[in-house]
Amino acid sequence: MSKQNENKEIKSGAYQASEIEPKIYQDWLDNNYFTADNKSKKNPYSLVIPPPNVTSVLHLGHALNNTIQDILIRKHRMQGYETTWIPGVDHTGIATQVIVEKQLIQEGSTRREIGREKFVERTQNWAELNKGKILHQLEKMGCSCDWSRTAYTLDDGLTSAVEQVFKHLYEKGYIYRGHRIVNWCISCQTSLSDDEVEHEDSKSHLWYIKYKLKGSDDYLTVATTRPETMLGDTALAVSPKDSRFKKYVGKKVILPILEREIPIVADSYVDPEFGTGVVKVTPAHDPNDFEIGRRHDLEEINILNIDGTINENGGKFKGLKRYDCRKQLVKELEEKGHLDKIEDYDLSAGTCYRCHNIVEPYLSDQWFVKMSELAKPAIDAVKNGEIKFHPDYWSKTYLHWMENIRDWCISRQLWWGHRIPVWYAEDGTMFISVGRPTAEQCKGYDPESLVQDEDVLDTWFSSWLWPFSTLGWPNNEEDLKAFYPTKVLSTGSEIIFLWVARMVMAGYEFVGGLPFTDVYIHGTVRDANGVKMSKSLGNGIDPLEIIDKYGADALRISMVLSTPDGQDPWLSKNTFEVGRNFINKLHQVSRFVMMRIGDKKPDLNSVNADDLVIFDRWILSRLQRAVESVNKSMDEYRLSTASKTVYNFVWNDFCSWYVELMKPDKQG
RNA sequence: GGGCGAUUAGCUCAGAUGGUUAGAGUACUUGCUUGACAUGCAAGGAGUCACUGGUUCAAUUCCAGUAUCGCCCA
Repeated sequence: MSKQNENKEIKSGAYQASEIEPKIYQDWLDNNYFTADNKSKKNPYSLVIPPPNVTSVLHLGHALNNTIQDILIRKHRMQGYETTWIPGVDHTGIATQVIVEKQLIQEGSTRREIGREKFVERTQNWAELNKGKILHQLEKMGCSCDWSRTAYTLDDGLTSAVEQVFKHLYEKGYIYRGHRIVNWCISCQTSLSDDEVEHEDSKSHLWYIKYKLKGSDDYLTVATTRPETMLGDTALAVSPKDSRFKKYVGKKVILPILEREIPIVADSYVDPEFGTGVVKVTPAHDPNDFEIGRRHDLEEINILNIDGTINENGGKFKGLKRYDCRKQLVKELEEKGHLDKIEDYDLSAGTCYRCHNIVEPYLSDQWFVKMSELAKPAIDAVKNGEIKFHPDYWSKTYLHWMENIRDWCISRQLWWGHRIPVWYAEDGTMFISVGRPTAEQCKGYDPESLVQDEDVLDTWFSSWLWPFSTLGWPNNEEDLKAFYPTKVLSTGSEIIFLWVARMVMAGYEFVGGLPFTDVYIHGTVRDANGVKMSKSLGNGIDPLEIIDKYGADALRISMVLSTPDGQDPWLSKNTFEVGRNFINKLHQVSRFVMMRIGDKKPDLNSVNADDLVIFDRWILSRLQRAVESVNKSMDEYRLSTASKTVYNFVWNDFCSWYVELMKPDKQG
């Protein structure tokens, strides 16, 4: 900065947030203003933070969400509630493991090389470091969290909550082990729940393959988007209503290349309109085919290894990567005259929400939770208004999912997370317990000889307990008694299923009541062109950069002012000038008022209504109206409207009218 | 394919339950070194309220359809 500029800055007397905010925050901490008392007689008002992933660097979306929560909690704190806003961090299974694995690869090692124990220890250290950074960022944002209650999904208390819940569900018959098709990520080498799969559109093809009928020159043509899976075909299927193919049902065709005989079955799943009306059935590699296979008692042939290469069932294609196999297979089909044609096709392929590789439907042994019973009270709660969404239309999305809920695959083939609390004896006997089974719990077996299940639980299996596990359930219930249920859950729409819905179910099932009464769904942060901000696009804005430049107050008021109620905010760097200007306005007008009143501290209680001049009465009435309006907007979770009311009152009514009228030369 | 949103000034949005001349911020133009604030003050230009029908004395607002865009699910 040049000398000239420097002088100008000083002369301008503009508000310097960076000199003020850290001191004030420290003062809040020193006085324990954010720490709640669970024995208080005041009415409780509690929030739990959506725990940021331990892999995160907080972005503007976090800034928006945490600003919303801070506004809610501060308002109620000022209104005399006993408030607690519980901060915390999520251990984030896959994402964290992937990061540490990448580090190892860069060092020329792998997780299998260093072993489970060392790997978990290393990941723990990495996560601890990042956790500290995240919590510090929340402080920088000015969040008035109850730091005495900071939680982490891998804390002992939360871990025992996870194990307790697993046991409870198992004993109730809601948790089962199944040999079923799951979404398999060949890169992360783990299963994924349906909700962890994202659909991405891509240009692909439909391959039309001819299957020759046994003992005839006739053939049936099948259209497929994944030709390589034909290695695992165990039938062809047609619609029972399709007259074109009735005569073929029960006959056999020869699978090209592998020359295996497979039957033709009739199944109502088949859509006569799709492709040729004949589909190939690969029970081990497609969830619908799996169902068809079970109905017709078909063989399930798995053709893939866990890393996505072809296994021994693929004959000479063994060892090839899945798409290399596709290429070679198609080439060979063509050469041998089995390929009818190739058409362009817009494919919507499932991809892993962490690494974005295309997910394979894969047959394996996994743990599942039966969801239909759990969903019932959670559906009722929203239908009868015990739980309200803001904006309300999200309740439709929620109910639609809930009413079509499917079982939840909860096991992950990872090392980072809560290990499944199941122990096996050599003879296969299974024990489920909170912590390693004691001698008493596994009578007839040596507890030391039991081997724990290798897999860990889905990250969301701890997150769904968050509103009560953070309050001490099941071991320590003083906070739970004082602060459960929480009031509002504020989050983005993308995790309504993954998280919000599951928390509601968990609340009813394990604690016997709703986890929160209101769900506030905020918009998705977009850039100046309306494109969703994301790390991969690099169009994000670092909130800390804005805080350094303009201050946390400016960041926060800017975001709330420019986030339309119930819609997505479009933000660019100069969006934040609005807030900077407003905070400066507050500073300037305060300075002016203090200049005028000097050392005299006004005693508001001794103000006599008769002494007020018309201007005073006017501004007080405007203030009263603004307060009412803000309260009403806040009750309806219209935070943007509330913030605009404050902005207009301060700038127009107070500064432009009242303060101007109070100036000596304007009076009399 | 199913569901849900959106469409008002160049841009981002207000306009809960129809009723004078449709508002704000921002950008733009012009003028201000006025003792809180140029991160400011004052003034100004700017809109066929997506389109087509319907209900009504009256529609940006209510209803139906069309188009375009976005999100979620399959």
